[in-house]
Amino acid sequence: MKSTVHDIARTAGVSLATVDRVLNDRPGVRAKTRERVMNAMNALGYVRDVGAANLARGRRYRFDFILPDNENTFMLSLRTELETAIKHAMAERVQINLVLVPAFDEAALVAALDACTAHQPDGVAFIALDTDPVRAACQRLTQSGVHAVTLVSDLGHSSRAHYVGIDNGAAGRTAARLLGLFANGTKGAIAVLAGSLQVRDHQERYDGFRTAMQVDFPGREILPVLEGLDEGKRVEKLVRDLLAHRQDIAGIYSLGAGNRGLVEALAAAPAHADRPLVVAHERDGITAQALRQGLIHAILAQDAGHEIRSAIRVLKASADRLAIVPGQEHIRIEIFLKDNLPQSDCRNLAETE
Amino acid sequence: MKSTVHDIARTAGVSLATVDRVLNDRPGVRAKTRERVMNAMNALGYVRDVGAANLARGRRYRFDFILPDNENTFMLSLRTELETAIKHAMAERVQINLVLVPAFDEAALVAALDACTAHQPDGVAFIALDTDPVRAACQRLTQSGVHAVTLVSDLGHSSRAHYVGIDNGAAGRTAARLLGLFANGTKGAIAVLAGSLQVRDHQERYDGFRTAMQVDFPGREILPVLEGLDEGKRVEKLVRDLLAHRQDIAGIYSLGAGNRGLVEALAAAPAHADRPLVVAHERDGITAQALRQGLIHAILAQDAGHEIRSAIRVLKASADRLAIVPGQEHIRIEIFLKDNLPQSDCRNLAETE
DNA sequence: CTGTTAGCGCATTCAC
DNA sequence: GTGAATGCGCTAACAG
Repeated sequence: MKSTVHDIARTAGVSLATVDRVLNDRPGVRAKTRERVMNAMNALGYVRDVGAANLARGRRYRFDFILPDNENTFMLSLRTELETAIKHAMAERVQINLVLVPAFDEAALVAALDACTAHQPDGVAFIALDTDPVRAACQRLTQSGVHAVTLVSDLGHSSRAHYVGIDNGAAGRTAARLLGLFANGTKGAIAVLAGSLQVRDHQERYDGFRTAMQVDFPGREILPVLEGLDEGKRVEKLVRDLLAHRQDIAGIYSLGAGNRGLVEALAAAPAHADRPLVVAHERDGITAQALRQGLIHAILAQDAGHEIRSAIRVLKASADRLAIVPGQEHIRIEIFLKDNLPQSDCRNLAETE
Repeated sequence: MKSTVHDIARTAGVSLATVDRVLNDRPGVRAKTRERVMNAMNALGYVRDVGAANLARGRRYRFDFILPDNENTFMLSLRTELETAIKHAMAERVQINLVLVPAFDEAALVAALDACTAHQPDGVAFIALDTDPVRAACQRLTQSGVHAVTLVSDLGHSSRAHYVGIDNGAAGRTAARLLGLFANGTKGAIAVLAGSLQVRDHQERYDGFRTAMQVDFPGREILPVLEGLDEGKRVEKLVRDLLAHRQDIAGIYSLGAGNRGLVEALAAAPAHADRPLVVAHERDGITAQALRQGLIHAILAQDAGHEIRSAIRVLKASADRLAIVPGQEHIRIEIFLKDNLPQSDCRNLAETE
């Protein structure tokens, strides 16, 4: 039950060093000897003490996290969760370096990745822009021996070891079903609001949404996408215009940020009219309150804390060449209705977009 | 950044032993000296290496998990996840003992808790039956110095340190809103299917459901609860009878187990009729497939793996008198539609109830 | 190829 | 009150 390397060495009739060699399969052990040690190991049901091993090894994990300097609530909460994680991580011998880059700036992201390649940490987590230069930079990084994971937005056909984030296509399809079912019995059209279809997450959500809508709720008109560039002001104008020009909007799917504008436009709409059914992304002070007030009817979200912690665990596992627990690292699409909103999110009231 | 007890001892001009005394606030240090050490500590930004500490201390966590010997999929997956966790936990010096007790057997649960009190592990996790004898047994356990957490079903007004599970009231309310919105535009009645209202989770879900339904969708008729005792056969008969006698069932909320029966009854119903909208609890092979086929329209679920891992983390934190990360330990109510069902759940096809 | 030895960072006897 | 010494389970130089 509680056997140590000493026990193995003794029952196998070898020395500690030899046990260590087979344990970390290093060269320099005769096949015969190796086998003897192996037998002793599972005879005693040995499980190595990782803590002691890391202590002796003096191992220190160094990870770089590249995040955009965006000021929207989601990115902010990602940064907040990272700060928290950094503190906890220190006690577990992992050191995390936060690198901020301008948002949506391909050159900056490539430069940051190349800087990591030079810096040679044990691992890197980054929010990808899905372009070839980024793919190439990622390739350089991993080929130099650094483990890389993508966060929130993936990099297709790349050398990243893992993607930490939700399935955006599924999110779009889920939104379609929610809206389709909620709008059951109504006749109006559905409007879609995105930041920009140039961004991969948004594109994937939109594709999923449109496809599912067409398949499962045929006959429901989907209006052309409105691109609000994730800016509250712009989004507000778009929605105001929309609601002013068309009286028959049955539902709205807001798949990007800038929900402040959406909510304000909805609130300004005449109360006696049938309000459109609204599904939006990301839970923050604004969307949560709108959900409570009935301006929004469902929120799809991803848990920033979970994503950060998962990224660290995955990076650590990669560094140690250990397997991960798939169930633990699956990032769920969270669905919030008025009723399952955590009571405790009055804290997040300091939001921007 | 990487200061050790030695550094502190040196800069404070004391010995290791003294540093250790203030670190674990033990007696035998003059206030003056203690202060000097404290100053040195935060001057150097010291963070103690928990791994090394545990190694030196030879600390071993021993936890007991008391689970019912139920054969339904949820309990089974809870056990499976526990087995997995046990393996991983061993490497981190925690030893977990699984204790199976007959389901819904108050005397057995009390006996198991008392056995734990005698056995004196570091912590105990158990699925509570919400009764006074259980409360008293829990009291005895915690008063003997063992940390206790409830799992899945809570014990009201008790001495447990933490509840690891979903908010069942919120789950019920969420189901109400889903069904209410989905059934928008229809006129029929809503049927509710429970295992037994004697069980606390079920009672809470039902209360939440009924209240939310009455408030948010007034005028919608809710039929009296049908109690299927979580047995597939019984549930099937209840639903068959229901659908045969009433043509106007707009929705069904199945808040307990035995969903196999529900699904079979639904599948047997004439396809040309308007199918009722169905919300059920717990994701398993049966409910997932029914969701795909459109017999069920939403599943509310709790993640057994998350619950097990959370329980272990919380128990460990209690044993070390450490704080937990609230966000990490919040068990979410998961909502699955056809579209966000993990592709990978064909594995769970071996289900019973 | 294999064994000896000296720590990693900390907790814990024991002397002083 | 305080300090010096020993060892937890493991790894990593070194010797042989």
